[in-house]
Amino acid sequence: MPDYPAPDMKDVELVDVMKALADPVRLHIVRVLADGEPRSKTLDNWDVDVTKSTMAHHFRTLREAGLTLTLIDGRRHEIQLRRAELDAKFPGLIAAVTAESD
Amino acid sequence: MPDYPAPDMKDVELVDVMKALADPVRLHIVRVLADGEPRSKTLDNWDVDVTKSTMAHHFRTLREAGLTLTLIDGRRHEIQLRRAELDAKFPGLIAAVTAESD
DNA sequence: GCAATAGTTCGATGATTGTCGAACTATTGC
DNA sequence: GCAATAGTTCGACAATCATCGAACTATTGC
Repeated sequence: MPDYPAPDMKDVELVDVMKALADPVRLHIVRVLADGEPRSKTLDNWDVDVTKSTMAHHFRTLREAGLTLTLIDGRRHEIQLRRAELDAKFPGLIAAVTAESD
Repeated sequence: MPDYPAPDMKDVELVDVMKALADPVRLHIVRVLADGEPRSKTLDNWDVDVTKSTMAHHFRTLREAGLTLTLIDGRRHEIQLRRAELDAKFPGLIAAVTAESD
C-alpha cells in the first residue's frame, strides 16, 4: 500500500536522469515502459540476463532518479514510467531515448 | 592538422551517448556547444571549476563517445558538437538535453 | 634557438557503481 | 500456521570514473 518514495519532479535534475539512463539494463527497462503503462517487476517481463537482486537495484535507481513509480499491491509490485511528468519537465527526452534507431 | 579520431556515427550507441552526458561538466559543455559552432578548448570558455587536465579528459570522453569533433589548427584546438549527425541518428535528443528547464 | 602558450598524457587516489548470492520481509493460499 | 511466492536489503567484489599535479608535446613569435 505505501508505495516506495519517489522524488518530487521539481527536484529532479537532468544530470541525474541522464545517469539513470546511462546503463544498458535501465535504458532497456525505460524503453519497455515507454507507453506509460505499469508492469510487474517479475524477471520474465524484462528479457535481461541479470539476477533478481540486480534488477531490484536498477528499479530503485530509476525510482530515486525520478523516472519511475512503484505501485504496490500485496506481494505484487508494478513499475511505471512517470511519462507525463517527465514530458512536462524534459520535453522530448523520453521520446528521444525510446525511439528505435537503426 | 590530423584531428583526433572520432567514431563513425553508425557505430555510436545511445547508451554510450547517455554515459557521456551523465556528468555535470560534460552536460554543460554540450549545452554550450549546442549551436553547432566550434569553440576553443581554452579553460576560460567554459566557466567550470576544474583543471586543464580534467577538461582534457572530458573532451576526450565526449569525442570518443561520438558527440564531438576536435579541430586542430596549430596549437589551437577547437571542439564542435556533431549536431547534424546526432540529430539524424538520435532525433530530438540534443534538443531535449540542451533545452533549459525551469 | 628559446621562452611562452595550448593542450595532452600519465600515474595515483578516492568515490561510485554493477553485479552477485544469501538472508530477510511481507503477502498469499491452503 | 505454514509453505510458497515476490521482491528487497546487505555485504562483498571488481571495474569504472572524476579529479588532480606533474611531466610531456607541439606550435608560435621573437
